[in-house]
Amino acid sequence: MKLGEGVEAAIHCAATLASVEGNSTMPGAALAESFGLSPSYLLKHLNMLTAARILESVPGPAGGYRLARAAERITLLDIVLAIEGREPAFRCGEIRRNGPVKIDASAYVKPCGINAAMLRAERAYRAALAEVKLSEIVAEYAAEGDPRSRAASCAFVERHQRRQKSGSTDQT
Amino acid sequence: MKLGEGVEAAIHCAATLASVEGNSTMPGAALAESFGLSPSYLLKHLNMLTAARILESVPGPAGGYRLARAAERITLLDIVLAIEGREPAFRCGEIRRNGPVKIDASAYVKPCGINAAMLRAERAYRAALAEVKLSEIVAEYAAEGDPRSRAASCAFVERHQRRQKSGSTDQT
DNA sequence: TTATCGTGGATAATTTTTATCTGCAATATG
DNA sequence: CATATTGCAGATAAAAATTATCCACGATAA
Repeated sequence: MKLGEGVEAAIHCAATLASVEGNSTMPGAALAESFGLSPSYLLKHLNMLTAARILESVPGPAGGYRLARAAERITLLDIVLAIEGREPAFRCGEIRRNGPVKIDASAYVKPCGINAAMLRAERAYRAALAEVKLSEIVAEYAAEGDPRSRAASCAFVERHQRRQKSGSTDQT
Repeated sequence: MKLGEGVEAAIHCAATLASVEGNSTMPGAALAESFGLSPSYLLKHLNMLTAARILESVPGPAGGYRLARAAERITLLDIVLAIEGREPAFRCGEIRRNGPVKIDASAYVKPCGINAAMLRAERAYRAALAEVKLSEIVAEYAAEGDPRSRAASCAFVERHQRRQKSGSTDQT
């Protein structure tokens, strides 16, 4: 069981974007630089966040990304599912059926108990992630993060955020 | 997030081995045939289960695998960890540090909140798996599985299990 | 008009997973 | 004791997923 690197990047980017003011945006290149990631690859992940309506993108100079809704309404689960996909980690291949003795398919209509147990565990995992709001992550960092690191983050945001002439102010 | 195919195979094999009598064993080749899996690859997984002390192996003709302890004392978590490894799915790469602005390492002594939240979710996942005993999986199948499928499984076990002359009867 | 930015597709490099094969040690059986 | 059967370890290879790069395109602020 393994989560792709993209998840960590996506969460950090979302957390950073939670700190930009109003409807300002931040370019993907700046986010990539901020974390020392390859820009072209990070854009793929940012695209997935956009497709999942977690981020909004604005083209053009002064364009970039911003949160599509308030950080209180974004959970870690939203982000993880957007990057890793919604399929469960355990996929029942129904290997019971692959034996030498062929049995009618009607014998396998009930879902196998193993599958059920694995999916239950995964629901617990997702439930735990769904309880963590992006705003909490940011708040915790603001409260307990090292001052030097925090100052650097703030400066970075200040330097790269771009105010919008007119944008959707739908911080619903 | 993805679990390897080996997990499903391993659980099914363990469940099958839970049905062999006493200290009898069943060869890996038979287990592979029973699920239509490649024998040489399945052996890798069975080896991991053996290394994790979930299975015991007996060499020689009449040899094979058996549970290393009672099915009541084996959980799905035991098996998943044996196959997938004990490392958490989320690994914090500390990408905060990789930005253009270098900050002293002492600024990052506190574990990042994102990491903490992800690990908490994974603990919930593992806790859920730890609650499911192999014996429950087997019992549920015996109680609710399709009779035809069950009969085939029983016949298969009966045909391939091999009684041991003398073996550890440590079904602790 | 120009420079900046996101988008999408094609492509490639890298790593992980899955799979196979071979020689070796252990051990019931006769 | 010889033989056949089994598990084990290591090398190797095939396949798939992940990670990464590049380029042509449309949008837009200045």
